[in-house]
Amino acid sequence: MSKTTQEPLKYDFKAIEAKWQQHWQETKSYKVNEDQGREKYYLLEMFPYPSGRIHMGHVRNYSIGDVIARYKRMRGFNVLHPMGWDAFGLPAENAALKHGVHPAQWTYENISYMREQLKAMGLSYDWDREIATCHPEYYRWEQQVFQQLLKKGLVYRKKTTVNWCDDCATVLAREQVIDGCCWRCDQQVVPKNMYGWFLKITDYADELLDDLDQLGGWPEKVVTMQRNWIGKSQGLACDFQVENEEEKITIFTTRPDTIYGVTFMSLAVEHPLVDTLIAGTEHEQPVRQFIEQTLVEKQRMAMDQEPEKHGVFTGRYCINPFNGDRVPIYVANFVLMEYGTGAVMAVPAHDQRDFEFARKYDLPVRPVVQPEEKLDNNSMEAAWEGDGILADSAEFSGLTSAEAKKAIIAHAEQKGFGKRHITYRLRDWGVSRQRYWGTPIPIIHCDACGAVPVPDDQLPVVLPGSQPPYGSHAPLHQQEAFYTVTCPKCGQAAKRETDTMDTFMESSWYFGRYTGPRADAPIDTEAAKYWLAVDQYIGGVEHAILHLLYARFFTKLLRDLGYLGIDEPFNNLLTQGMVIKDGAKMSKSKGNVVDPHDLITRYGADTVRLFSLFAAPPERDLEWNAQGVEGSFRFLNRVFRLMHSHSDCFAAFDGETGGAALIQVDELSQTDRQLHRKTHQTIQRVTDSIETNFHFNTAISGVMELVNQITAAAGDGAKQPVGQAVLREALQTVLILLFPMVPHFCQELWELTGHNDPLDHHRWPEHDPEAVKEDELTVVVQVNGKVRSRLQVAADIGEEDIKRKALGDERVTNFIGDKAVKKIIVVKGKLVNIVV
RNA sequence: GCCCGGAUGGCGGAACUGGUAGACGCAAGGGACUUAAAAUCCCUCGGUUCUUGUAACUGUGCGAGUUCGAUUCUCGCUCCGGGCACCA
Repeated sequence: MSKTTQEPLKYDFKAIEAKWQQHWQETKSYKVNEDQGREKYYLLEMFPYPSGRIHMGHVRNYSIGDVIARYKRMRGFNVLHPMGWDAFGLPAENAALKHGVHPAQWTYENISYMREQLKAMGLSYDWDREIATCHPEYYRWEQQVFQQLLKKGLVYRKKTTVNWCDDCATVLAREQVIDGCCWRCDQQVVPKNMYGWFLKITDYADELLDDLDQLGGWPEKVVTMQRNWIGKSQGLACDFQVENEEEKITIFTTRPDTIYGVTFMSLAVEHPLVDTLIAGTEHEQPVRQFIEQTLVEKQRMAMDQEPEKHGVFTGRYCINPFNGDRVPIYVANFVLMEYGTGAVMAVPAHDQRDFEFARKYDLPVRPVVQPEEKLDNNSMEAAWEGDGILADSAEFSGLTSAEAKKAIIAHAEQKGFGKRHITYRLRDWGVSRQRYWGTPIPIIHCDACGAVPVPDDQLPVVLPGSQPPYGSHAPLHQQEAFYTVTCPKCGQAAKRETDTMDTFMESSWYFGRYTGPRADAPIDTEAAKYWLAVDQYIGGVEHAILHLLYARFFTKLLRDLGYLGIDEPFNNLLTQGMVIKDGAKMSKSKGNVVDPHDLITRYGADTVRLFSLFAAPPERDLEWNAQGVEGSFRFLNRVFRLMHSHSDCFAAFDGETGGAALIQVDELSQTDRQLHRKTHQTIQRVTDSIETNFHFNTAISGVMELVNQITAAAGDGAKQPVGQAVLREALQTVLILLFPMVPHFCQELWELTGHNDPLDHHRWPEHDPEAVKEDELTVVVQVNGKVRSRLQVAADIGEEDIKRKALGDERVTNFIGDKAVKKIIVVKGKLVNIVV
């Protein structure tokens, strides 16, 4: 046993971390290139918005990522692990207004500061691939892709009612409206009519939906959320002829089987036909009044409450093409113009909304789909929305709902008044923003030529004033020098587009840019072919719809433009939980923010990393606990002392092979055998934890157990001496297994224990199945399912022997008494249950 | 309302395909070392009861069920978190 009294060494994390960070930077340890001979692994964490300083969410996200990156490197993979900045966005403009700093300056300064913070965490990035989306060398390629999409008809301009946030003075995509409020500033969103640019994401709706099935490596929850967001419904689009009028009303329904139950028609207040229907009739006034009222109500009403159902009769009728019924046409406040056709065939017996409406305005309720318990229109208190057998539906009577749907659609198609139709909840993506700090949309508006794309050789359209010395950062529509141009086609005076792109555009393809960050094209196709798809993507679940849907969409766009050869960007997705404190999300307003910077200064990066990995599994929320950090720090100190007090056991051996081959399992003493076994069990356990679900918390507790056992076996109070080879193997294993989590610490001790190779590429150990085997185990003896005794037995004991032993146990016989044994269940190596 | 999660000691969390509930850590209590403190080390630690034991009973949100045996499977609830929300 080694016990040289030496000066007590302190775990000087500051010096250790500075030393290795400098070393990694100088030797570019994490720089990678395509290497066809090696298997690649692309690990990506969601890049941060450069808000000023890193927060706990970043620490957690990037700690998790770094463990995986380092682990995979030790597994022999060629690991791409890049970092960059999602650098466009409103906070830069707000900061500019508040502090009089140009958004570009503010952003680049934040990036510099945060880059140092990330380096201080010891994260193993290939910094040569760093990108910032606000840099013209990044967004120029986005502009080029925009032009190419325009050419393909996947980008278009239209005037629509948009969600407008007054505070941010910009349009929001529907995905960015949360509970009727702006996702960023929480202001109530108001409708506004204006022109904007749109990406035809709806063209890809089916593929985005179908390919969700390929995403086996994604959390089921995220897949479901996207599926619901796309919201595909299949049904029938059907024309109802308006009585005494040329016009038809087209409806969409997912329940063609209920079409014989139609008793009225509901139109959205914005429906274009309403005007024609009421013009010059006695109903014109009341209907107009109703529409006006409803529009005001809609604007005022918070989106989270449903207003009561109202409607008004237009005085007109349309004809149900199936049975020739005259159907009264109403305008109703609950019909949405944005979904389907803005017109709904109302079937009160089978739709709850229609039912409420019908009861209110005394309209007939006509059940046509009968469940097992027959519906009666007089006694019904709610609509029956389930399936059933058709009744009162002409030749379709008697069919099931499923059969009837098919038959009725076929009938409509044959007669030519309807057809099978699919509707999506997903809308096209409006990408225009009336802001300064974003990618300029590369278009010139000419009175003669229309919207003309800026020619390729004139790209990028650079944000005016964004280069030092910095100039104006007013929204572009206020910058005359910027928008006054001549038309590239005809040379006449023209106006440059002043909208910038939604910042979600930049983050939709950055993972591709990393594969060839300085390429003279949007994507380095060859490099992308090697590196993509991303093998593991890690980020917050708050991006489950927005970012992840857009990124999937862009992948398909870039594929169809010939840049990428993949359908899906992220093979595996890990959504990490939030970091919370005192049960609530950390936020300035709650005053419960913990600054990682202070912690790193006080305990070092390794301790902070260790705690954030240890406190909870990645997908769960992590409750921050200052005392827990202290505990992680203590653990590292304990390991530090342990290594130092046994450093001499490394001296006599060759550092590379470690002399593990000298260990012969059957020649080991009892103590040695136990420690050797524990060492290999720990290897197995840690490897399993990482491989199956990245549960680093259990991996770490496994190593802690090993450390505890080493201390018990080789510490001051040890009863039996422990062999040098076994001890050395155990100590080395601790360092190797812990390296991905606390890299500076382990590398330093690795060096101290006589090794000079970097742990970065040290082979990850395999457990020896022989070493892991227990030769004795504890078997539980139950009587009627209750634990009554425990037996120490040889691992290879036979079933009969163990039964006999169990029945002979004094505590067991006491419980059995004189009752007859009915049955004995033996689970090998685990337990015996005696049923009496 | 609909769709997903989740609920285990004082706390964070363990427990493989049904088989020893509470690993590991934190906190707490006791002790050693010290003039003292810090640091470190050792012991105890779900609850109740007593006869203080290798004790009994009880215990994984609640109530049933399946099973020799349920934190784990089934059914019905409660509460908490997330998503969607008049989607025809």
